[in-house]
Amino acid sequence: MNTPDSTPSLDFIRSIISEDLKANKNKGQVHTRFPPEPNGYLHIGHAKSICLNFGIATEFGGLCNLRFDDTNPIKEEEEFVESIKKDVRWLGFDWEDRLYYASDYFDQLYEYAIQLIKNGKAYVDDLTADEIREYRGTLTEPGRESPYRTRSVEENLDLFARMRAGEFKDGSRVLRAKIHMASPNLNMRDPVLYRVLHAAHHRTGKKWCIYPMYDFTHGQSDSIEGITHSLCTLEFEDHRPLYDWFVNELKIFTPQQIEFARLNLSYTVMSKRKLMELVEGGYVTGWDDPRLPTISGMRRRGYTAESIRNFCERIGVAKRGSMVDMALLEYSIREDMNKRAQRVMAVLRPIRVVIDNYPEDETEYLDAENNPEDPGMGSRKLPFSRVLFIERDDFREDPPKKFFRLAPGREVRLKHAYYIKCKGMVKDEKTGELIELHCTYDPKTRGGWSDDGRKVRGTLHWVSAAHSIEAEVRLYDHLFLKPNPSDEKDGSDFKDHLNPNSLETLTSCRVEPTLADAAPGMGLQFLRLGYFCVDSVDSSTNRLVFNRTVTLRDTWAKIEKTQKPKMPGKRKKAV
RNA sequence: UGGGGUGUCGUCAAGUGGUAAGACACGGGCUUUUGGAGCCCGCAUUCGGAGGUUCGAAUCCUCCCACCCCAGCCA
Repeated sequence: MNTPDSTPSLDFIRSIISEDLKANKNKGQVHTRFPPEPNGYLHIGHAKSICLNFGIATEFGGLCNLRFDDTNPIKEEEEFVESIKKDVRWLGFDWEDRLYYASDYFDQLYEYAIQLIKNGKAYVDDLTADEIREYRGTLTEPGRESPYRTRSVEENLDLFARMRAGEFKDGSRVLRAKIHMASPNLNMRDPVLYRVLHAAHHRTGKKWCIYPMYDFTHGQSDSIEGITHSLCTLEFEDHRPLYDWFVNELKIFTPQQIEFARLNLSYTVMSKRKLMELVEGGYVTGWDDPRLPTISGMRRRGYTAESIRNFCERIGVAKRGSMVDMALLEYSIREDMNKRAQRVMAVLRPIRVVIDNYPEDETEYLDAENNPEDPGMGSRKLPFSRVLFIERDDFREDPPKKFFRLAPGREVRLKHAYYIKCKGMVKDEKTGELIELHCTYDPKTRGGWSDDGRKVRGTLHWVSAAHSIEAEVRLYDHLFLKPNPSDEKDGSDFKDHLNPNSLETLTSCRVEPTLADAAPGMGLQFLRLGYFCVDSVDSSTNRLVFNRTVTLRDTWAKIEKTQKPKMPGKRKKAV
């Protein structure tokens, strides 16, 4: 439209902030925060929020805090705060000295509560949880006032002090705000501010036996820290009036809460409850299972922080509930790895190839570039000898149309090596199973070049049998078969849609010798196959284990899929 | 038949009265010692629907429809 292409459009949050800055709101300061509850591991949805909050701070010359929203001691653990800090740092963000905890504000929050009581805006309620629910009314009916709502300030002060002193049992009394029991917004029907909870907190220990609720904590914490823009997800839209009510009643600095849509990704689940169910039910191996959308799982899978940041930038920020295509995430990691990953030879499902006209005891070393996208990455030497392994899938006794890999009588190029021609097959007499191939090589094609104008369509990866190393390779695929497994409207459970083949483990793979000392976590491209990384948990020099991060784009697979199956008994694509 | 939100290409997403950006996906071509990468081209006469205002509407008005969130002493 009439947008000058020199000014990239801002998302709605950045637009608001931009306007605020122009109006000199908050004296031109921008201060955000990422406020996780330490009750689980971070996932890609959190990454969106992290990139948003830290990104905005950087772009507008502001600051971003890391704050743990730790007001519910029975769900929170130190283990989670450590993993969260690790993940945020790994993603490339720095909160410097601004690490805070909502529990740092417990004393202040308690004072705020007293202030509200003194102003007649809060009262101690003796109703049970069930009664409170009953009195709250429903979506279409107004609520009723609690009989304890009219207690005197003195009595409320006394009772609240005794709540804190530990005189009352869990659940026996709560402190409530006195707002409006007939409000159409349920959050305003005298919300609970404090509950009695005789539980040790991971940071404050046994100092408290009453704990503030989220609504009574979040806005005030933002206010205390001078947060100018408090970014949260859509489900808190209904809480905004309450958020504002507290800071207004307390007459403290008022941050602006802005809500955006949380991330949904196809073929996976994002809710903490579902993730927990998968981990605890043993459907995956742990929170860092490479199939999970957790930051730790993705890191182990081989995703780079940069690729995740790029992804978060690409998906944008808006208020529309959406489902982002997993293909975009995969694009982001391919794009990043294409630039940085060293290319290596790895044969996942090996078939022996004997080069009949190659000398028995000879080994020669061939030059192989490490990355065609980046000559600066140099080259390495690859051993070549009489007996090789190539990919089983790269040979077809009866090749379909457009298949230009190896077949009887056909010639292909071995990457960085020679042209070879298939002269014969050896099969198991009983089963008819292919055991090895016999080929001849053309010595004049060393390096993979021919000067006689001969055209070879296929180029295969390979390893020298005697020099290659055995490795285990884990092939990961989508965790779910359905794009939206969380859609349970048809009565199904999300676990019904788990992909039974989300992990295939190959144990007799052969990789080139340079991989002998590959460092844990290192990302590589297995030529023609995909991007892989050395598993950071199970791999060692004695037992190499690789995880497939993502496949390469596979045009041939697409062609083959659209071809009519011409023969029965055609080899099915491995699952 | 309460309140709060959202509806623009298969998926995200710009656009804020001047005549539908971009990305992924998809299709085609070129190129290529990865059927990778790269490059080029194509891909919404139309913006949930129906009316209306206007010279002109995805943008304004009216009505309707669909979907999401809220009845924790969770966050």
